[in-house]
Amino acid sequence: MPRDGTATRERILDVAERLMTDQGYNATSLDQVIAASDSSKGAFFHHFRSKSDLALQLVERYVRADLAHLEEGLAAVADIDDPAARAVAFVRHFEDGADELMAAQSGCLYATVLAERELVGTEIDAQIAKATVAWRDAFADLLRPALAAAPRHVVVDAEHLADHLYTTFEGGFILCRTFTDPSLMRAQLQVFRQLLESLLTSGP
Amino acid sequence: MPRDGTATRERILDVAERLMTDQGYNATSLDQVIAASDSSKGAFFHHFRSKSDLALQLVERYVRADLAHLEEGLAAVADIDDPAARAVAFVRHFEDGADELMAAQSGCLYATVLAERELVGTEIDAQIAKATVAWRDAFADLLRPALAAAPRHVVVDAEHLADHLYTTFEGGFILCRTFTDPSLMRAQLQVFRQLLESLLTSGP
DNA sequence: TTCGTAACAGACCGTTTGGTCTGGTTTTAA
DNA sequence: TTAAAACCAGACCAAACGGTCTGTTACGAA
Repeated sequence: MPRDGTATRERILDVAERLMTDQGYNATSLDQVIAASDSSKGAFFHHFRSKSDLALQLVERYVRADLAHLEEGLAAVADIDDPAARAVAFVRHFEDGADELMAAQSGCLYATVLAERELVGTEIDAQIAKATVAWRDAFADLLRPALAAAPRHVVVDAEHLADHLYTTFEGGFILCRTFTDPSLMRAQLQVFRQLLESLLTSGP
Repeated sequence: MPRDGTATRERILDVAERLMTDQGYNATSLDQVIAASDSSKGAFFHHFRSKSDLALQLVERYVRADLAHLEEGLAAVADIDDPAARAVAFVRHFEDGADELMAAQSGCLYATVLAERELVGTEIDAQIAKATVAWRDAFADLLRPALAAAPRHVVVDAEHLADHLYTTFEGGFILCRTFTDPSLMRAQLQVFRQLLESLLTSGP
């Protein structure tokens, strides 16, 4: 076997992810990616069949990292016994990591590729939906016992409430971009955590 | 003064808004806009100096409609005396209009242009920020008395809480696109309304 | 040492892009 | 009636785009 190309491949993926989440999919040209990754046309098309193939491989890698973050969050609250406290702590875990998240990335790759209709209906969609469902299911499992044990009868749908975390993340990214202020992500996650705390712990 | 060209101009704007919110800014070519609006290169560049000028005029028009929706929502709840009930009804107003909104548009123009970094730092940014601040200020004014009169002492920041409506809208759009399900927008606004209701009305 | 193949490098190509330019048409004020 | 100005049509253009192709280099197996 000849020389190892995984380093080049990773470098291209890293650069492409940064550029595309920053500027958008179509706004990022392959020449730009190639130049920024100190690579070449030949190297690029050796590792990727096309630009949309790059997008797919990018999303697959992003999904893996996303699901890892989910597992990390679940593990961090697994030892909390009280259902309500556990669900709230789960959100707080990401609230605490918000600043770090925004320092690492200026947007979400999901929103980036979903903004371009040409990538919809492909394998990319399925990957994003898969990850989003994983978050919904996992968080809903935390929420259901908490909702059942709430001081007052709560009629909120657990899955829609679980989806609201994804909504807060995605909406938070856009809010941050609107005001060029990364700290607003933490603020929005905090608001959601406080709202959830009120729902799950306050009496009638 | 010669013949009236405002009809042509509006047709181009309508088509461009639909195509761009659907596919993205860079993914939408001028030729596509021109063809779909049954226009011509000459007509287009008579009304718009460039593609980015089109984006600016689109956003300006979108902001006007957006602020009109805000005023409409404020007017709808102006006669409600109880602060908490008024704030909740404000959110409910948009919850009720969610299905109609999603039938009219598949995304938000703000998110579309913010996704492309090349338009950031221009007048477009200022327009979007202006509209978003208007929503924040107006909603925060509704929230403050409601928070003060809440049964238990609430420490939630009024402006961040107000921003959460914008967050829910933008995040909701992306959630809808993730699952190709427009009904999720109403579900997310409902979740926010229920959370807010709990915060403002439930006891300690 | 040779040989095969993965890993590149970069010239090249057809198409599409945003934008220009020239010419023609409609409308109203004078 | 006419002149001017707004309105529009479409051929045209240079640049940038995604993608191909030919050639070269590095490295492990034989």
